[in-house]
Amino acid sequence: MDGRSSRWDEHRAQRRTELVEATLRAIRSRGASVAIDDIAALAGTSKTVFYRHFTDRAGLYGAVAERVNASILRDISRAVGDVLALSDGQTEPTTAPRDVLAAAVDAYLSLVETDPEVYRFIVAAPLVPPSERTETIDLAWSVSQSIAVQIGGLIAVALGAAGRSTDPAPTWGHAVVGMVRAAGDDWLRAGAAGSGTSREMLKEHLTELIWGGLSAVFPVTTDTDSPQE
Amino acid sequence: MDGRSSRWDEHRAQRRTELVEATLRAIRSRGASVAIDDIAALAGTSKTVFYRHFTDRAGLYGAVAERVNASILRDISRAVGDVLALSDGQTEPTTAPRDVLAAAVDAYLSLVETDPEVYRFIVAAPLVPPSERTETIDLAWSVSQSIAVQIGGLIAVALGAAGRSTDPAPTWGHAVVGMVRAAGDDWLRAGAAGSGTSREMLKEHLTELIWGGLSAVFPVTTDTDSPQE
DNA sequence: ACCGGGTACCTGCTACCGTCAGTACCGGAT
DNA sequence: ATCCGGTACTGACGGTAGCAGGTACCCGGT
Repeated sequence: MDGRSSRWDEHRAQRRTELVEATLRAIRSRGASVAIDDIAALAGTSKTVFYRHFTDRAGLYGAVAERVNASILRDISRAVGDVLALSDGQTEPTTAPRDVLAAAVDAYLSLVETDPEVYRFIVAAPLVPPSERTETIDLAWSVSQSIAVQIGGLIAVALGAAGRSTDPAPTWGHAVVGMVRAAGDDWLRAGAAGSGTSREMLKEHLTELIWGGLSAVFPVTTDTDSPQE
Repeated sequence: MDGRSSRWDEHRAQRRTELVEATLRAIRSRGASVAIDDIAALAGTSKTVFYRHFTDRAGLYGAVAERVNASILRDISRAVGDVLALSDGQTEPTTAPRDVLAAAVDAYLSLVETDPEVYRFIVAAPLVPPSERTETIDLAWSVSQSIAVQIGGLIAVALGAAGRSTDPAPTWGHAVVGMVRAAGDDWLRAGAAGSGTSREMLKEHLTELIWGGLSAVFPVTTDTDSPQE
């Protein structure tokens, strides 16, 4: 390797994160549909700089997603850690997984509440024309994606421990985050905290559903029921 | 109303549905990110016509969503009807709600499988800048949205019948379709049928999760929980 | 050893292209 | 007189070209 090129590596990485950070600020102040020109202007530079660091808008999206991704995963694992520490050696060890779930859900909702525009940006994955759809690279993208994989991993472990097939694990991972995401999206659309539903309540409802499923709702008692009205 | 303008009403409605239909064809053949020019060209007309019938791209999106929406709701209720008819006076009436759920999930997945580009189009809601975000009108949009409301209604009924609070119903409605949607999205991304996961299997996994929740997975020592499988 | 030119990469800028959403306007039908 | 439909435009935005600097590294001549 030539020293003339490796010299820039550190600077490059630093600048890249600066630009991502500036993009986040721009998204916050101008909304999720900011133009790159605007982002650059707010970053005090020009569009070309961005295109030098990220191949295109999708690339920038990917970088931002990665950043938010890391941040939210950190939040989640911290929340989970807190819960575990709290319930450590406590009265009711069986509730721990449920509380962990609740903490994770809450951490996700926290992003929606405190940074709605960034959330919107992240959630609106760019729509690529079929001609340039590549089989690769898109794995790292998308916050939901990577959280889902993590959760899927946890579920696989639990399923294995319970002596059951781990087949459904990946699907369930996606399903669980999709659940929270959909509820979060609607919450955001309705105005989040200003909509009459508190984050606390939402967390509670979601946890209950994910944990217990719908079976608890439908009375298993008689043959007279049919949910159609 | 003037007869000279009401005269066109019928023609207008008909043309509108024609245009929506043509849009669907265009989406199928050119992908979810078709330009309106292309849609018009494939429809054998020009862009102006579209803008006379739909205020803007979002309006067209809305109309298409409405159309797909109706279609999928019809599919779902037909599937549900089939299941109910089948289990009518059958041995195990208590499983009906679960089967109904499975049928609904399958109907949704069917759209993903048979019409992936249309699905992509529908699912990629346009990203509106904050300045022109209106508190109104967006309710009818988005297939997920309206399915969620339906499901939420059903859940509310069930909750009421079980003597429980109906507060979580709307959230659960969104959560349930979000679940299916997320799993469906990932399935689509992975290549749907060609990904090693069959629609049948996906349906089974999802139904199981929605119905039973995660509690069954984690080994529990207290006795208040439903048995696993 | 050191000095200077070439090199490899950065930065900022202006100007441009292509695409595409959305509009103005005109001509034609009834 | 009023709606239809088409052509031709505007404007915004993603993305590129190409220029003029600037700075650290490489290397060969002295």
